[in-house]
Amino acid sequence: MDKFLKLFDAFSDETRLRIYLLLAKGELCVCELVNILNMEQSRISHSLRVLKEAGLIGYKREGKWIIYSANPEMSKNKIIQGLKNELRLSDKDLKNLAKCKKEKIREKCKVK
Amino acid sequence: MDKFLKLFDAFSDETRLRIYLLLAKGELCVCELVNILNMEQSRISHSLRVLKEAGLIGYKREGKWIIYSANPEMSKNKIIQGLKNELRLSDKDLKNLAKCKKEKIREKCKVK
DNA sequence: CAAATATATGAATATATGTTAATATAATCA
DNA sequence: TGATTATATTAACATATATTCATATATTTG
Repeated sequence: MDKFLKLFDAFSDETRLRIYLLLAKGELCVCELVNILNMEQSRISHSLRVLKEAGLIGYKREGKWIIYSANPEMSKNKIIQGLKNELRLSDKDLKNLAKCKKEKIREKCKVK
Repeated sequence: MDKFLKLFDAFSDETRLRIYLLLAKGELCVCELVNILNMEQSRISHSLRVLKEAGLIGYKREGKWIIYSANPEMSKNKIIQGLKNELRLSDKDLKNLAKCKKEKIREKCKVK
């Protein structure tokens, strides 16, 4: 039960839901998320922490960067499959994601 | 998006999640829920309100009672199907539900 | 090694939320 | 009609939460 409460709680915030849907499309570092969502870095970090603690995402360090990704175990969960089935990223977020990749933000990003 | 945030928010609380799962098994009046969950009536009413505003449940008046039920439209939602697939009521809640029905609590219940 | 970069964490704050107690409303019953 | 029952609503309060600012940590780069 508690696992589900944490899951629902994590998804009850727009920022976190958008981050999760972005990560569900592919791994991203924090500065890419900052760039795509145009939000403060600490806000992204705090959001990532909640998603992490709900078991929804994981991360790995890669040099200077920390790369986040959707937890594949959780992706099997029927609720999450349902979510991805029912809700897609906004056009704006998709556009920003594409732009971020095209412009290789990860290499040139200067947060703050 | 907003619809989903409300849905997740409604399910991020244990009381509300239990109420929803109970209603998903069949309609219940408030005093039955009070009896099954053994909680204050106003707490149940407040919880029902949130579920109602998220569009997850509906109600009808039947004499003295107000009968709540899961919204069938929403039940088609893949997230909710996933939820029901992944999470079942606790044995305790199921037992109390059965007891409530067997003892015909609705007719004899005196809430405070 | 010092400066720069990427990210996390902690403190502060304003706001939201869940619970309870008290009260209001609406229907029934005697 | 007055009392009782079922439910909703309101107010109060303590707690939780999201956001921001400031700072800490870890890695790279020159």
